[in-house]
Amino acid sequence: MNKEISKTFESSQREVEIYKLWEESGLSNPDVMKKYLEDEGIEVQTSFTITLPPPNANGTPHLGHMCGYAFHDVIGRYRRMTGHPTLLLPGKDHAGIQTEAVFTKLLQSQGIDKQEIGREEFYKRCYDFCVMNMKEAREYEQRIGLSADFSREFFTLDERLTKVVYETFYKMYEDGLVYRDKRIINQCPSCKTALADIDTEHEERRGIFAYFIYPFVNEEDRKKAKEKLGAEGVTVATTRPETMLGDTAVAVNPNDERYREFIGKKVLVPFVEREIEVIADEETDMELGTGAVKVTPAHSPVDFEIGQRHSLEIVNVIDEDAKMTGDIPERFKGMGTIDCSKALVKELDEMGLLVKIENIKHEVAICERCKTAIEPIISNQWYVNVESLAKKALEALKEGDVKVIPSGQQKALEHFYENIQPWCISRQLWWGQRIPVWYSGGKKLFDWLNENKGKGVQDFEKEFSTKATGSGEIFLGENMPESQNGEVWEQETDVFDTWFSSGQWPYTTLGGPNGEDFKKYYPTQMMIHARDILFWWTGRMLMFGFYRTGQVPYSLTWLTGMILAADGSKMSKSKGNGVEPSEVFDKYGADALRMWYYSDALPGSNSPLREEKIKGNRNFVTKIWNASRFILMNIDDSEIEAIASAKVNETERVKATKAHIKKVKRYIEKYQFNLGAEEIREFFWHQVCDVWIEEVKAEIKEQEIGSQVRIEKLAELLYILKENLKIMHPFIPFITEGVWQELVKLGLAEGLLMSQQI
RNA sequence: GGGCGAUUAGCUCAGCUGGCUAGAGCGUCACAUUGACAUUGUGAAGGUCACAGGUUCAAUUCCUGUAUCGCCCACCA
Repeated sequence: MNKEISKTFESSQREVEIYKLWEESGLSNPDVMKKYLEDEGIEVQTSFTITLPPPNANGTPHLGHMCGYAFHDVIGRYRRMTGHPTLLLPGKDHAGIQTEAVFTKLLQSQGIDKQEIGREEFYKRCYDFCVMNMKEAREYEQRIGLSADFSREFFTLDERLTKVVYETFYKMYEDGLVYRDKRIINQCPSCKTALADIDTEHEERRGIFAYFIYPFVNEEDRKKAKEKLGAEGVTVATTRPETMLGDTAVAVNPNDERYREFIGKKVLVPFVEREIEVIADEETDMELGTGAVKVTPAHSPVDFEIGQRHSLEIVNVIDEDAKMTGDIPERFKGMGTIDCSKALVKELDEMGLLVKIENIKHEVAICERCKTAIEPIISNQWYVNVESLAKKALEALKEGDVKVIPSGQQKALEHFYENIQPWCISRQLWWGQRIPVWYSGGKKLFDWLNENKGKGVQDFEKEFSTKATGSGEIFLGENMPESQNGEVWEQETDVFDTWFSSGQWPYTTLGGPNGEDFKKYYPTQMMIHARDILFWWTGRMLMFGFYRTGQVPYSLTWLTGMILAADGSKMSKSKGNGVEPSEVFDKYGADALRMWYYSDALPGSNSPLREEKIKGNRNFVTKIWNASRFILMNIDDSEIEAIASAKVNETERVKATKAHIKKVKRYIEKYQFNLGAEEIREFFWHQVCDVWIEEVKAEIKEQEIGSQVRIEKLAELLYILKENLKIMHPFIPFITEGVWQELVKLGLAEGLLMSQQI
């Protein structure tokens, strides 16, 4: 009987078909879901929203993405099945610097130089490239079963979204939070852009520690130094000799007996023949090196601070490409920093000023994206003063308005807010949202006036002996303002840091603070994302959320860890130890992968991929299929009607089932998916299958078809099966919906399991 | 240098606000079964819950310290 039920659940094929059913129902759209609930006479609960973390549109999703979606989906499906119109809002991120790097490389491999095709063409092609990737990403998202509302999908470069981001920028400018400043920044010589501190990493690399002498200018001082210090000058030690060309002071600790009498005296920087002063600074470490440190405000963040404290001159000697520049001897100009360092050391040695060179290992700041060593340089950039915003976010954390799971990470976030620095938001890239600013008379004029407070356009004209072409004011807007009296407006070429737009994700995707969706679905309920972007993302979203909407964008951040290779190492393309999600889908199916995530990928901790475990979960999926099939096979066609309409008694088995469901619901509500997953597996497999089905098998063995006992027992078993399918559905939606649809075919169930209520 | 977390079976890990012969999956071993089950079932072996103190009637669970590992932050020339 019922021969039409296939012997196995062909996951790779059936999962796609089942997803189509969900898609056609439109129930992932909360408006549709709300109407469904109303039509069914089910009490409508408050809406539930998660704006899903947008994956980078520059590549294909990996297992880590799938893991995140599995968690989003279990929550989303559960909410939907408990009366909440649920919105899982998907999107894709343009990922500025990273995508620009990836796409530039791709062009290069095709023999195309990005400078040749120009900014506009580059942007257009990169956009197409992203659109292509987005399509593929969407397919993966559907493959894992993500019940997101794709009719609301957003790309971070969508005009509707950009509009809201620009509004934020204008508002911040008016409120005095955004400003242009000349300070030391992290320049990535490879990506050729400024980076925020948070976009850098630190790595131990081999380097040198060179000791050399800055002779005193004054004859008397030289004599004294020879006596006291053993040389005719101050010996300084540095890991970066090339920066000496930009030195404007030598700092010593005021308590350092060795140098006390030399404070205020002048020494001579060789090559550039600059006389610089020995200054006293508390921060100078007497133990390190010689206790005297050369100060290069233009090329070291520490020295920049010292420079600020002592009003030192800033002398730029390294440019954006990490080449030597400025007022230095011709022979060094254009040299790379390392070559220049070697050349200088050699000449210092010849001059008798080199004391020694030590080989050391030290921490170097590197670009988070391309791992190139950072070059600290002075430059004009746009900044956001985030201090007041951070304070609000910190308060919200302390008050418990926002929680982070696992809680240890919450402390890390608090620490981040407590020590937050101005955020550099401009990037010298093409791929991103162009900063909507116009400079009357050019950017150079504006920056010059900004740097030289109190001076006017005439002073600028005098300084550069040119005629200014505008007032030096700026205009904020997307379109060029009208020119008057021949003034020239120069458009800002920089783009926003990616996080400036993704930080606003929870409300930009809902149409901004005035959008229709915003009214219905903001604030959202939670945010699930990878732990490693906690500061970048949740850190920013909380601040922006308060700023634009006056409230938290969501009340819970739930962090996922990383999926590692089986041996515990990081999966990476270069190592070739990566596993493609499609491989897993084809081999074991999405449900098996999901079950593995719930069991193994605990919040905040990394999990090595264990294929045997996924296989074990695939067996569980097969078990569900077969148990269901067995139950259905035992029902004779002539009994269907009676069983479908039979009243199920409150038996021990039914009671236990209800208690089980309650338990699992509690686990889901507490976000303990590992316990929930274990519970459904344990209960269905070892209680329903191993015990109850066996019992019923015996109970109906000798009974005639159509008999009261059979109807009663089979109806009870069917009830238990259906209840189990419902509670398992948020975890493993495909197999459960697949079985449900078999029931529907036989007239034993109705509708989609997806919209059933538990 | 500062902060956070981890240390439980061969492996990967659960164990929420203290009380059980300390659990799961995978692996190992024995037996059973061709059954609804690209298998499944029954059972077994395997842990002084890192170490040392403390609180308690009771500690894997709370506190303190030690060791080892990991992560994050930090300007150490």
